[in-house]
Amino acid sequence: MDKKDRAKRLREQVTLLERKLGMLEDEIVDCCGLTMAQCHAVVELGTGEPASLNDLARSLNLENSTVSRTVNNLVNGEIAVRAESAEDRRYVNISLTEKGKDIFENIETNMESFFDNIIRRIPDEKHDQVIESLKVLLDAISEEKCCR
Amino acid sequence: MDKKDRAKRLREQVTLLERKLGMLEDEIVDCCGLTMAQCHAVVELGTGEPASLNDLARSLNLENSTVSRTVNNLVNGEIAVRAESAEDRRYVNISLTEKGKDIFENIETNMESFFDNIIRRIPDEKHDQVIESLKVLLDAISEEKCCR
DNA sequence: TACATTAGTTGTAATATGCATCTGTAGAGG
DNA sequence: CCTCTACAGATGCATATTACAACTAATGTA
Repeated sequence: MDKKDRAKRLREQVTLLERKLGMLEDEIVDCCGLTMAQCHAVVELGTGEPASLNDLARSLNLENSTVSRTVNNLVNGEIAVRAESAEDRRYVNISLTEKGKDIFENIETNMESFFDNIIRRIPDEKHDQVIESLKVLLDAISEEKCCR
Repeated sequence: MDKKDRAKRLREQVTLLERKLGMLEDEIVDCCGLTMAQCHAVVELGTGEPASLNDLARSLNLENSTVSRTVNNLVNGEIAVRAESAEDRRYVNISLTEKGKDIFENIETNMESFFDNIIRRIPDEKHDQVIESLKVLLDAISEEKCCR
């Protein structure tokens, strides 16, 4: 098998994985009652320190206007709160409410058990190989642009 | 390292890969002038036989109303055409125009060279391992739901 | 022939998103 | 101290994506 064939098979697998991950996102949206953007924001807020709007926009890779509205929705749903920063009143500190933290914990628990189950479905002797391969693939992809 | 740790590391890698693939999609949208839905539709139409609307909806995992409008856009852009089926006039055969085929070929060329480059960045002796690992992962994920 | 089924389209509405613009705050130079 | 600039965030506006429901047209069936 030459490199062309390998590239082709790699592409097939990545495409399939992409599709599957997309379907999982749809599932998440259906079952956890948040849109995907909101879900990402909650995970971001739950994992890190209270974030500014621009921080959040950067980590979500979205416009701050978009994120501002996403945060509006979270605030309306009593999932997050905005607080004016004491040091610099231009900044807003966004953090999760108790309800938001519960949702975050719930998402985390779900994701953990999801990946626990996946690991359980992979033969023990392949665990390291799979994890390392993903890392190798990521390193290779990271440096590449798909459109020159 | 126990299974919990492995699951965690697997999750990290998959999350990173997901994010990277998302960024690639944004790149594609920016550079090829089609929305992602349109791009998927073009690839689907380019790869297979002329498809009916429902075929296309099924393979794109979208509502047929959504796909109908996506096809409208492709038709307006002279990328695809609708043709009434001769056997059963309820059906529409959707196919690519010459322009659409050119776009398809261009996407294919881009994707091929993208994956060729990735393979080139991965050490030769890891090629089989990476491809097989993706397959193993996919098999494991396929049977799993993320929300019980 | 009348009724049910199927393929596709269109009306409506929710959501997401970006660009441009606006407001308020902070910092820098004179 | 005042003014000008830069920055954080919010909002107006325009558009795109998508789903659900209702509709039209064609086909199959009892």
